[in-house]
Amino acid sequence: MKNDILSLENQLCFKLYTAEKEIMKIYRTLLADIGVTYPQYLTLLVLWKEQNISVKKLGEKLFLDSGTLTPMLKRMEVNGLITRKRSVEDERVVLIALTEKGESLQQEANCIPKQLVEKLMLNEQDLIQLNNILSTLVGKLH
Amino acid sequence: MKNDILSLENQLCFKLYTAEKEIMKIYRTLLADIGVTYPQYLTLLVLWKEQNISVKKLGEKLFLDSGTLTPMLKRMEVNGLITRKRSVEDERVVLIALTEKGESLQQEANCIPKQLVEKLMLNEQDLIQLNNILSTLVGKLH
DNA sequence: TAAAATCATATTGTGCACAATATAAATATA
DNA sequence: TATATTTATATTGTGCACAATATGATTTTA
Repeated sequence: MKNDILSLENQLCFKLYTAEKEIMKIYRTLLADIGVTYPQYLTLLVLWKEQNISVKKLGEKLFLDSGTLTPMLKRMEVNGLITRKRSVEDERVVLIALTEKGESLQQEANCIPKQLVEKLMLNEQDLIQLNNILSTLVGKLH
Repeated sequence: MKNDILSLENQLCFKLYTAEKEIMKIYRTLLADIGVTYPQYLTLLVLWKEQNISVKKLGEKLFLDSGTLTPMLKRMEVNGLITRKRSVEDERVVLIALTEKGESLQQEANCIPKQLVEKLMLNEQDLIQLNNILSTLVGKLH
């Protein structure tokens, strides 16, 4: 029985690794319409709710560090989606805000969750179960 | 109710994305002992069962293309884990085989699945359920 | 208050992941 | 049997992801 868990494990992690890539593939096609990547989309989701957030706080929400965020945010700045400004109160802090273009993408992105759920082709029960187990997992690991 | 699924969705995919990264973090520490990355470990798992496999066949098993595999396999070759040889029958094919060093890593890697399951801290039922849902998902998406 | 410690971000380097394209070999077909 | 098509791998370029380190600002403390 112990062996079952162990032999299951390789398959399980490989499936998680594969599933993540497959879902990213779906996102890639959906997000191509609005010209952003998945991590950029996550950043927009945060900014649509909370403007003028620091890189540190954004990183805490997305579980990403400055080595990932700094270049990504620079690309988003080049693409005219956001602005990056040093805080006046604390020069160490860089504040991220949406441009009008970044703001306007929210309308176009509205349809994405629905399209994605359709492509996942999981029933509601599986969605809820998967969500619960992943919550437990992420909660324990992070 | 439809809205529940939709609002769940962003969280669900983000959790899958996060969970995958967290598990890779665990693998990174475990695999550091034997000096390989997770995709390299997957490659070794395949090679420990089947020698002299072509890049194409390896890619079909791991769901990775030559743009990912070619440089990774070259790194593994530099590290003395594998050999790469053009097939004599079909010059287009590159065959991958283990070196003695690559072969010998199997012993050292034996303990990894057990260590990983311990760190996941999921009970057997959750492991099985997660495995089942991910199987469904990957099966449908791929 | 000067030195040390902490903090927020940036930089560098390595390794995937994948789209797009190129190349060379093998096979099919007109 | 030339030509076209297909096949297997390689290359190039972009974008994360993260470890390690650097930098400069802020805060703590001796």
